Amino acid sequence: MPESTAKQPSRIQQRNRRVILDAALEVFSKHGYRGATLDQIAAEAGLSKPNILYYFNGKEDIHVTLLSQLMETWLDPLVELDPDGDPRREILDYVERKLTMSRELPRESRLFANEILQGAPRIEPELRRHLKPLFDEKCAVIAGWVSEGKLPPLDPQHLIFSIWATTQHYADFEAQAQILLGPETDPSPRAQAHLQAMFGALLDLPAQ
Amino acid sequence: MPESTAKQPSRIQQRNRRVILDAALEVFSKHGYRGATLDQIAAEAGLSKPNILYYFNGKEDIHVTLLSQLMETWLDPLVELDPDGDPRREILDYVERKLTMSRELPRESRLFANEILQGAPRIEPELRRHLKPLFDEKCAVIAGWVSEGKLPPLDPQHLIFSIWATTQHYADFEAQAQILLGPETDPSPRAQAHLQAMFGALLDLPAQ
DNA sequence: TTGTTTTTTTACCATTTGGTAAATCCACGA
DNA sequence: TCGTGGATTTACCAAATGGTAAAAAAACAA
Repeated sequence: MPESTAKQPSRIQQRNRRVILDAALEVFSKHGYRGATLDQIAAEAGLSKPNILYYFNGKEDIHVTLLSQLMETWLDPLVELDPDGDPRREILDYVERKLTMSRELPRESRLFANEILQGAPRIEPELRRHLKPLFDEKCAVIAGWVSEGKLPPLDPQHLIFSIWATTQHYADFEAQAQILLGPETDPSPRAQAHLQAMFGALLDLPAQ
Repeated sequence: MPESTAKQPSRIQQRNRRVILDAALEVFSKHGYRGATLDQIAAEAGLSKPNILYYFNGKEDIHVTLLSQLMETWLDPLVELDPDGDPRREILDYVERKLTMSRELPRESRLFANEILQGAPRIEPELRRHLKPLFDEKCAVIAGWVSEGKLPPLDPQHLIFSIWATTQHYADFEAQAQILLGPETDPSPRAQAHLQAMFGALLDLPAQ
């Protein structure tokens, strides 16, 4: 068994862990935690089920590993929001980065949405440890901009919620969007224009 | 077995079907389709598993019945959007109705979100039959308002997506909001204020 | 009350599923 | 080449789960 204390995971271990996690992302994001089976993940990875359990301690271990690895990527666009930048530019750029991430990493978005929908049973500690402090920090930054008069009066917490909701919507509710817009069209360009207009309008409101 | 062709379902049948559907809503919305078990639903309903299968043809039958019944309620706020009303007032009222629904029917919102996340395998026909025509109709109404100069140039489809995303977010991502805002506070009043400000700003943009 | 229909329970079953033990295979360094 | 440890497969298992058959109980009409 590959020990967690082992200094150097072998070439094979690195590759197979990566293959398994990618397969698991595919399956978990499509069917949710309970809906996914080890057999599906094994098939997707091109490995046998016992072989998968050779690399991970169980189904939950795979899931938690995925979520933990995802967390960093997921928070990255918000980390980049620069307190010293131009407030309006910073927020609109953040919207754009989030929308891009939603388009390029839809499986990750759905994995995350699934977990939160179920009440975040497995990722809650990570959220408290990483998301909460970052959220509070960036809310304070935005609140600072507001009190400096650089932004109109707005609610930082709910502004961020709205950015998350609108951008992730395109990944999480893709099935609905495809039914309503047709499967051919890529909604991204118009989504981008709409969101820039909407959040731009909010940020351009007259100061209090 | 209760026949679908039976003219009058008995008192007991009406009551038990209602009890079962309510229990199923509780369980399905919390765990998703695969994550829910008939035993959980039976326990929640206070009935035995075989008794539940006396009233429904199977797990999927319960789920589809729930989704079908939900569809009408779900579309209602959009149905009420009045083509002859004041555009700005109509849309902002729609936002408010959707947010209220998200607060009062969070289980329904999560049931719906779960289904869409999985690719809408069981509700897709309903969406094409009921949601799509309504969506197209109301998009045309909004587009009409825009071309009449009653609204600034905006994208009706993506405006509606944004309304759905932001309002349903409070039900679907409640677990995350509780972690970030604390479990005590009801986010609704501030959410309401924020969304009215945001969509109000978009609708108040100077005409083209 | 009695006979009939509806409702509920008891006792199962087959399949799925997460997981394990042990044998086998294989890469690789001495 | 050979031996050793890591990697993989084969053959399972126990529990969970959706579902069924048939008997028992309850409700109801006469």
